Amino acid sequence: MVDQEIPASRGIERVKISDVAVALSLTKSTVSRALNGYPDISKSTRLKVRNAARRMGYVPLSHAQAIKTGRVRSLGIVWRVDSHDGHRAFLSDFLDGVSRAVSAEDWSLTVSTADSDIAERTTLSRLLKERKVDGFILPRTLADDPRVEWLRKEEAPFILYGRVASERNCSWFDFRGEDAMRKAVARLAELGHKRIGFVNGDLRFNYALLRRDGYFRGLADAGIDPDPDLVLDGAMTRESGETATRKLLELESPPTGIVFAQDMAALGAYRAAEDSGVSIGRELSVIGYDGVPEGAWASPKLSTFAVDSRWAGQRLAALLIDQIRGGNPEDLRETGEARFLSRGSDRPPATSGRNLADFINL
Amino acid sequence: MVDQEIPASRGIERVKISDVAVALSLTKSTVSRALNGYPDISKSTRLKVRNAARRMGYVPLSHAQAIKTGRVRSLGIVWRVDSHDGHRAFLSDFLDGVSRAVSAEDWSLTVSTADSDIAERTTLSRLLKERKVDGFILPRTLADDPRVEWLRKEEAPFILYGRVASERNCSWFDFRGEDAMRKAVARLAELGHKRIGFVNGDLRFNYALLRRDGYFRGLADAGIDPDPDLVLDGAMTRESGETATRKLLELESPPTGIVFAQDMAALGAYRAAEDSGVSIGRELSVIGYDGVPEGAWASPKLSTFAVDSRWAGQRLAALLIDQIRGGNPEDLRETGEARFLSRGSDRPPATSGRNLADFINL
DNA sequence: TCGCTTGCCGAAACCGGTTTCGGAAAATAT
DNA sequence: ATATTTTCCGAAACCGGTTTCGGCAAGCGA
Repeated sequence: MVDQEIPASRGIERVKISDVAVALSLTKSTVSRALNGYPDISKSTRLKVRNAARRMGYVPLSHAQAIKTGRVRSLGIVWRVDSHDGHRAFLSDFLDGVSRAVSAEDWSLTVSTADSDIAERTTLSRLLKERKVDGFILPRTLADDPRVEWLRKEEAPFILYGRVASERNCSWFDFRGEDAMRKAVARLAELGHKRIGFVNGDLRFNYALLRRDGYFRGLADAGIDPDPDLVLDGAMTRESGETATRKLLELESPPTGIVFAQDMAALGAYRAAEDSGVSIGRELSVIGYDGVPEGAWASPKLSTFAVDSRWAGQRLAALLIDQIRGGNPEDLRETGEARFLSRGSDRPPATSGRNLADFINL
Repeated sequence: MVDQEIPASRGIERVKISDVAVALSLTKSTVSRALNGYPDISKSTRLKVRNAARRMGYVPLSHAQAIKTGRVRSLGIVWRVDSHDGHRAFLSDFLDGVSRAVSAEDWSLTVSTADSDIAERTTLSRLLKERKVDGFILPRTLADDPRVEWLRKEEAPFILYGRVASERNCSWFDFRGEDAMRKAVARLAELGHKRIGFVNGDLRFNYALLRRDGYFRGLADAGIDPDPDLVLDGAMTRESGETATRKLLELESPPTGIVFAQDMAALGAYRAAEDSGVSIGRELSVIGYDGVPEGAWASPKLSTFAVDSRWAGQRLAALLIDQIRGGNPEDLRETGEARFLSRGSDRPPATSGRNLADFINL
């Protein structure tokens, strides 16, 4: 009486495939094949089934499908939170891009974080073993990335955000940062700079190697001899960018312009410059890379090569889904171009003898 | 010959529960119950099974479990990307917190983005219908949040990041922003400020209502009569914070201190102040809320009430998992305290007649 | 010693889909 | 008209787990 069993009514009962089947006097196998577009179902019944399914609000349980198909229709990302590089600022846009592409195919996105290599490996392994995902998007590609070999061994589909040396059997999307660096140098050279410094990120990352090449090619294009004193690396934060800039400014013959592989480091230059009494734009030109929003709030605004993280996420997800569906990994590679935003931090050098009119026109 | 069928060897065959069973000369039902801690399995066989499972590297497929249990061991978050409030900066930390709590229980996290109310609703619905998740974490709680009623109707577990008016049957985690605002006012009053402004966020969000209350309580505590001219709302970005500050500074009797409900708005004040020729700290005190990293790079550094987003994510996930496991939603509520970071932007008013020594000691 | 729990495990059903296989009816060829 | 193919769908197995049910053996009390 009192303990009367409530029929666990979980609200309105979910409509399952057999409900659709009986409503149409068909078997569930027919309904399944109709919904999945099998060719051995007549056009008329296919339409009937699809209409009925929509009317009745039938949506297959993804895990019930997965048990037979082996696919959960889900991509995985393990996001590194141990290094505070500028990429954190783009997480929102990046995930938005991935989410869009993934939703468009009725897939989903599983996100996890890791603060070390082993934590990342553990998480990748767990997601794979439990089969929570069908494949991975790998951010922060290293020059020689151990994840690549491991995932190959596990036969798990993956795609890199960034390129990698060992190209075999790999998909990727990347922005051509090397082109941007080359253009940045060209830009400064064009403005009249002769001593152009370069503050790079951590050389373990492949993009740092690429961007360094771009810098040197830019110098070569402009006919400027490279000076090793003007090249530093390992600066991915404001703090380290500030330190690097300070070092460059303390040289006997300091650069009049600096190209930064990352905006956050470039923003660190602002404080270093302020402390040294040199004004950004006027006495020291700065060009960054990334397009972080804070750049627009520095004064002068930071000139930079902006990257479209949303687009990156979108392409990575789309390419990975293609791969999981059977596409050849090596055909699934794309690159994109960073867009130059000329704002206030790149100008002719103070010593160039140009006059005010030049500033305005540039 | 040529077309010889490759046995689709997907590498090393996955070890499944039946493999463990035959290895131990048991049935898979026994293995299953042993692994899941059923009481009708003897301690000795439970240990034997668990050891064998670990040795053999057996990990159950989550979707195979889900088909019978109805649980996929996954939480969902739909992240709004249409409003550029300061919360974007915390996404990385927030997700890290959620991910940690979720991984600790061997669950996972499904993330999606939405740029409108209907997109959000559509996504929630899809994730729920396909049963990609067992419950939702809802960020950005509105004062009267339609998601609450809808999810109740769908009988889907959820937890709010933020509190809500209609409390019935709801779990939440939130920081007590109202306490912070109250303390911020107290702090400025203590420093000698008499005219203290308040720049709030969008009043559709519940936190804005709470923080407004906190502001007024702070004034009451200090015995200061509230002046409606000093209270503005709708400022969640640098731009709008700048505009709001400009308005306040243009008053006949402008405030000497302003409390901001969000750091990003407070940072906008810096530019407004610069343009108006007043110096932050010296002539205009500013206290923010959130603890965005950029605050440490403003000059003077922004004094603010910092929120631990990682902790929020961690608690939200843990509480939601408890709820899904049968916990009573109304017992699963927690709040946290924002931590005051006294940096450079709050000082005695220039007109207060205090001397330099005061500045140093404060 | 007998009857009755209790502890412990096997057998089998079940979850909600997908996929294979085979066969009846219809269409086409002979 | 018969043989043969094609079209289309039903029956049933299957995916890899979980859970219910029942029964054997050991333990217990009388």
